[in-house]
Amino acid sequence: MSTETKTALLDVAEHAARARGFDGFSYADLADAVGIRKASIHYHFPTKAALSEALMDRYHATLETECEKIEAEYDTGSARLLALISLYREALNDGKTLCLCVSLISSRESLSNAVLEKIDAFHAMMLGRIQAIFDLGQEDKTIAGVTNPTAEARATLALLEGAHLTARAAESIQTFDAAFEMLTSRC
Amino acid sequence: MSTETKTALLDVAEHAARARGFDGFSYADLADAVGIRKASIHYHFPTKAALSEALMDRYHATLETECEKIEAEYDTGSARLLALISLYREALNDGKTLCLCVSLISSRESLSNAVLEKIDAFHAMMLGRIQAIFDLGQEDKTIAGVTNPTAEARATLALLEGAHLTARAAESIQTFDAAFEMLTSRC
DNA sequence: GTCTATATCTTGATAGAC
DNA sequence: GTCTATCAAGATATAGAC
Repeated sequence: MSTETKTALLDVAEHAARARGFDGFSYADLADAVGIRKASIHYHFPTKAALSEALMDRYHATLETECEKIEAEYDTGSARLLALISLYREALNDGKTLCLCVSLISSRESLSNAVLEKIDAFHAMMLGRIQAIFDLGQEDKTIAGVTNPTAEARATLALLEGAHLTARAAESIQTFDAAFEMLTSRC
Repeated sequence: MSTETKTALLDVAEHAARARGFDGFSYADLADAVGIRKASIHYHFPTKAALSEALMDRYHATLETECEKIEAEYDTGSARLLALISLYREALNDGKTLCLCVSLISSRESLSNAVLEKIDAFHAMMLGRIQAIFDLGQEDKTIAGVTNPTAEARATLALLEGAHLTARAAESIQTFDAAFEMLTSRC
């Protein structure tokens, strides 16, 4: 089935990109992992740029769905914030993979304009969701000391991505947790 | 002179690594920029791994010197913290380059063990310096609300690297400043 | 120290058979 | 949809002349 191979390619490519960066994996790697020849990949994704755009589309949709799940499951600001941190924590895979965005940005000059726009859109989406969490946390008083939800959201997004990076450097989930000690203690 | 070419190569390589990632530049790029043939680069740096190790050594020493300058020039916790943020802000080059560590980590699996150890050492050095700043800021009461300097340091290092990343994504220094609004408002 | 010349491998991508 | 075969370009690296 076409869909199955395509999904398998996206799965393998996402893991490879998050583990080794955009310039760190090749069609040969994907072909080996999925069990087809590398020329066949071009049937599903004519160029590597097209593949990276599909990756960002799926990543954006997945994270958005996860955020919606969090909003459905938890009704306080602090619970939602802790759940979001936990979501990024699990995405680390014990320090072996980065957020897709994080891994792509270092190779910024190798990326297509289309994928750069998708990264911007992803960041805007996440910023909006995080700010809403701080808005709620300020209103329901479950997050201590919130005076500026917009500024908190910008800092938190940078912290989520930066904590992924430092944890990846040390290949240690403890490094991730340590970076969030200040924020979680306010919840 | 040998030293001049070597320094020129390190300068060009550092800029390339920070702008395009470790897998995003080649010896051909360096040769073009410095004005020698790519084979000649191997005289100075036999392998790309050796080059990256030399890059990290120099980067570590440079940042350490900059931190010492900050300690010599400013004597309050808040002033030193603001100066450190300013140091990273300038290193962004208007959103065009990342911290060398940040750009290397995404390509973690392409790196030599030696360079991975140097990244760890760099992070340990920076963590110590940042914690000392929060220690002082707690003591001299110039940074508001410091109760846990160790946790503050871990969060701040992740924030510095993450803010570089989000600012690079948007190619905008304002994104960097926005991520530090919360922290600078405590100074 | 830098050069030319070369070796060897990998890259993303295409053409055309099945 | 997947294959074989092939391509041109680019990568790191080495040998040996100057």
